[in-house]
Amino acid sequence: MTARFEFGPVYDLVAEVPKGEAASYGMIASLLPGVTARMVGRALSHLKGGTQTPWHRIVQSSGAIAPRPFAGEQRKRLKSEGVAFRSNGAVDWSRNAWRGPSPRWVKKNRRDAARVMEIVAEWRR
DNA sequence: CTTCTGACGAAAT
DNA sequence: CATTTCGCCAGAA
Repeated sequence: MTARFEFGPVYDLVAEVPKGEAASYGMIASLLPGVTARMVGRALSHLKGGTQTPWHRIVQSSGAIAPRPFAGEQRKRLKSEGVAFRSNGAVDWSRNAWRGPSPRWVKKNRRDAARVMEIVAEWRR
């Protein structure tokens, strides 16, 4: 069977980003071995309308909303959740950066809690 | 097989 | 800051 990249794990992790916070494609990828930011974007691009996955909470590493047809809808949703933006239109990371996955996710995926904390700490550098 | 294309990102300019 | 350049890599053509 072709070793195709699985979207499921990406969706599960994106679902961990709570309302009012935002994460970058790279942040999501950093927690999934073998997955790159580009792959995260690819996975989200395959989502169908009406999905429950909070795709709108994922933006570029700069905080900018990736330019695409529904960028306006994404900004609208983030604003309605209370996410603050900088004058240049990018998400203000100092105020709304994702704090990291829940203990539930760590356990369910059998990940080392300390390692996960290290990765999350890297985001703030 | 080769080429092109991204819901990317870091570094250079 | 904003833009460009280059590396990246799974799919599609």
